[in-house]
Amino acid sequence: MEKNVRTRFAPSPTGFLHIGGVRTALFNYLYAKQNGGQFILRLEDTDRERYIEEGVEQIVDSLQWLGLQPDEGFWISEGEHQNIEFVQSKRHESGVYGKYIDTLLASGLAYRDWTSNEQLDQLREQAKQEKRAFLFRKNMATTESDESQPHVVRLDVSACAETIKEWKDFVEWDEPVRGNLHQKLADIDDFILQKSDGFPTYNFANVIDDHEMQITHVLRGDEFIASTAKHILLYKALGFEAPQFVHLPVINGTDGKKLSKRTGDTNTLDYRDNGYLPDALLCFLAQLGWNDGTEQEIFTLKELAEKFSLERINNSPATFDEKRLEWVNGQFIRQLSTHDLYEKVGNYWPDSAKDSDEKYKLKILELAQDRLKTLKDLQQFGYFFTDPQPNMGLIEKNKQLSKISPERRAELIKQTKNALESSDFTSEAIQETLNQLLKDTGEKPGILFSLIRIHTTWAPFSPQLNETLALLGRDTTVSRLSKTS
RNA sequence: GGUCCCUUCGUCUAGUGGUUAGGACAUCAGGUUCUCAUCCUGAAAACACGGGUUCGACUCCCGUAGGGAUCACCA
Repeated sequence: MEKNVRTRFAPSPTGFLHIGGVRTALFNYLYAKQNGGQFILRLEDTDRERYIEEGVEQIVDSLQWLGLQPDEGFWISEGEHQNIEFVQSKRHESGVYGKYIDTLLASGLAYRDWTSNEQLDQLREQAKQEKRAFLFRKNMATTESDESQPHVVRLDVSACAETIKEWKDFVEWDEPVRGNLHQKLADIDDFILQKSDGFPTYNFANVIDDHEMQITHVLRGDEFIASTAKHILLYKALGFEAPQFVHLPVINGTDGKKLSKRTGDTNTLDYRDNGYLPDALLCFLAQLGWNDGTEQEIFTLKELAEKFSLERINNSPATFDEKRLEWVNGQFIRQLSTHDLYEKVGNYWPDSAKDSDEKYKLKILELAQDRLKTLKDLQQFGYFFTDPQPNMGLIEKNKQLSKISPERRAELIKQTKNALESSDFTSEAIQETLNQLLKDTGEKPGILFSLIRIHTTWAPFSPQLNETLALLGRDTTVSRLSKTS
């Protein structure tokens, strides 16, 4: 019997949650769900300098919007904020980390160090000059008997190595995709466990919490590979069992380089505001670094949870392609029933739509559904709600229409108006009328239909003409045609 | 610079010694009695390079190059 799977997502409130973080959260969520385990949300806020108040709210809002509901965490569901068991700064206050520091100190696996930042800078500079990596060792430590003076606590790597006979020269571990990874013990720094302000460092708090929260699988970004050996060393030093580590390939920006302001380092909530569906974003993200080996492209969250597997995670970095996200989003929009879509559209309607009734909007949605890439695209359909401003540029830009004299255009519109006035005004009847008009005027559809569309919508494009007119209704159609003739 | 990770169409990827190297996005062309979109059909488009191993390498090994991470009292 496998032990109960417990995964976690542990963001820091130092900025907004971007898609790289979402992908990490998603994989942890999927793996927990797949195994009937728990997905835990922990807040790593030990860095008081970079702490951003809105950061927490932003993380919660993002995960809530995406539907990545944690089973345990500092936020579980609406109204249950700040469950302090999962907030590192609160845990620190209640002495969680201090007692482990004491243990380590007592067993000689850690030591106190009063070295100043200035001294450290000097040592680093020296190492740089000598073209080697800087490693802190116990014999470099500044000792002082006065423990009330600010100082840090460091792990004594050599002492750990001696105590733990398990390894000769390496810290080794296995991952599902990358296989065996290792790091020389001699290359591991005597890293800091407790800062001079008494707070635990990430490296320390992370290990303690993952152990206390009984995390079994840690899925995290690639950038943590380098510190994994430190973590494992710490697990051993404390006599804990280390979790299974799985390092995820990075997601690069649109230019193939690291995510940055210009290339996709976007606040997750911006995707919501720009009309993306959470399931679409998730589906897209899931396939950045993972796929199920079939040719299926569209997955629901549930399907992802069923099919996800650690073994099929890629190990090479992926580039974020917004065009593909748009396509995926369009696919999700098209799969929805018109009614479900209506529910999700919320306030993406143009402002002019606020007085229209649900029935009318549903009809518009029926026509619009196939042409939406994002919910925001609905903004283009303002002409269904208010009379649009004539824009002669549309006619001038039209290759065929621009060749026809204004007099002829006026005549055609008048003729159309007259014919339409006596039409039944169902979309079928309108189509018949239009076809008859084609015969009567001798014009090609490219000219007549374009002309009518432009004069009724003043938009560069619209749904099929007969459907559009039917929805607009006879009165509106005729009145718009009258105005311009 | 040390250590570590990565390398299939422009992009996401399939592929685990023998394939016409497959799919999707994007692009281009055509079709769906007008536009835009949807949908359909088609085209162009890739194994970073060099050595091995092998009857045979995209697949295994070793180099090279390129990209990335890390080397914080940040996470």
